[in-house]
Amino acid sequence: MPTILVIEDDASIRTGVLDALQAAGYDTLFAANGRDGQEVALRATFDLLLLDLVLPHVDGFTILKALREQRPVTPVIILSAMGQEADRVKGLNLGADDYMVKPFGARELLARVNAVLRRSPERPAEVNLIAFPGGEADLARCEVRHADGTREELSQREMAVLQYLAANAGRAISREEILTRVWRLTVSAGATRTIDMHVANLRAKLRDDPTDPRVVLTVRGKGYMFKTSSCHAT
Amino acid sequence: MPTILVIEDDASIRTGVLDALQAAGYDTLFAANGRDGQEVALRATFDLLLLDLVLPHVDGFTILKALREQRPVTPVIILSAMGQEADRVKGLNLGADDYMVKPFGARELLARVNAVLRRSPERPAEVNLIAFPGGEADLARCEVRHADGTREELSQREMAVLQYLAANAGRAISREEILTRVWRLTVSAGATRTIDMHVANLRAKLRDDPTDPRVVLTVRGKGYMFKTSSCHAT
DNA sequence: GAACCGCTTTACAGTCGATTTACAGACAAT
DNA sequence: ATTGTCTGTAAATCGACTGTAAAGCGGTTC
Repeated sequence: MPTILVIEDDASIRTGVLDALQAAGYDTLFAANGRDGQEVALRATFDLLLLDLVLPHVDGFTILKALREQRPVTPVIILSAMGQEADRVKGLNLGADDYMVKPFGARELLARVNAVLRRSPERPAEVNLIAFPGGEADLARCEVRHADGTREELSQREMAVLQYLAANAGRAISREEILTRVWRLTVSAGATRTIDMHVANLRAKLRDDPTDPRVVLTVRGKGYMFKTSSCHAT
Repeated sequence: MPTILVIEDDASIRTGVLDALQAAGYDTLFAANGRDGQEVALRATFDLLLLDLVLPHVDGFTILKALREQRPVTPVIILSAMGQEADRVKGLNLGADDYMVKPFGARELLARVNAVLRRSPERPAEVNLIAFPGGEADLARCEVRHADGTREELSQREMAVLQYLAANAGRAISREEILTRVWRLTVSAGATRTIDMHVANLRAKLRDDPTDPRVVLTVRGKGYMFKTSSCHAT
């Protein structure tokens, strides 16, 4: 059963939510203020975050932003008393998956939780070791190890891009898709060279020659493709 | 850009929504009543459905149910004046991804649309593997694989032409039709040899002898035809 | 607050695919 | 066989796309 983290300072709402989730069979974690919430959100492992925006010490937007840096895909539902459209838009644009205005009933909460979890990818057996000709990338340690024993550190973005490309190895990925999936932005690409820069940096760290790449291939007019080591025609 | 289907009977809301979506760069489809809506929802290809619940002839729940039988994953956002929790729960439990209560602003609509699309799986290409005597073309990898194991890269245009010809295999396609459907131009052909050049390049990469073609046949005075026989679409 | 760090944007040059041009060979009709 | 039309393709041109250096921008560290 999925684990759900609830960050909410109002005790009665918090316990109500936790009760409803537990009754539905979910495992739960919680924090009652922003500071603890951020701590837990960044360290614990969970499948969904229910996040209040107005919290003591650290506000919900800050937590959401921090979480997104580290785990760009974990689903988040914002729970807030602020019903202003501007806040809802802000929350959704920061990468929240849904936004519920208090007060809400237990059944609607469960329905939304189920809806979000239903379409979120299974917690992937997180690929954290990516082999490539000449070495391997260890996402748990944020580093690349080469056959000669040398290492290079990887930044968060670089790892996110590498992970997405590797997860879709053997398929040409458009810059737009990368922006959508990794950055969680919905803009038309072509306006920025950011992705190219990250690929360039990745290639440097993977020791992949851009003029004749063996790991991250350029697909002109489309995007990039992580080369599969053994690709068999079916 | 993703295509969004809007099923909504209130003309002013419908046009408002369509305008907002188009302004954001989405392709749109729409239906103004339940009967048409169900028809379109089951037949057309789209990436997201915005669905009103109260519709003439056939209600939104029925459409949603029918759509889910056929395509369990296509994301759906319900637009409804009914703010009752029971309705929201019912909609979400039927497999909707979100539920917006009218009235809503354009920016919140776009924020929710983006949030839902961000996470939905990419629409798979209609055909990504085209077999022909002697090898196959893999559109996901932008390459041709021959029986002997060698490969050729395909450009975007070449793939577009090949895909269109293969999708209409066995039918002679005029240059004008190719220009219209692939280039999205409405010019009379004959003024350019562009298509011939792309066909020539394709034949070279498919190892198809132009003087005795087995894959892309020349239909004199008409255009070209992809030969049917063993063409697998996946 | 100065230095640093990672991410993003800007700018630009080289590369490569798309298109046009030009022409020779192929085909059909007379 | 002759003629006019249509197709195949080599070569030149054009323009879009990519790689990358360098600068800008927040944010964090010392």
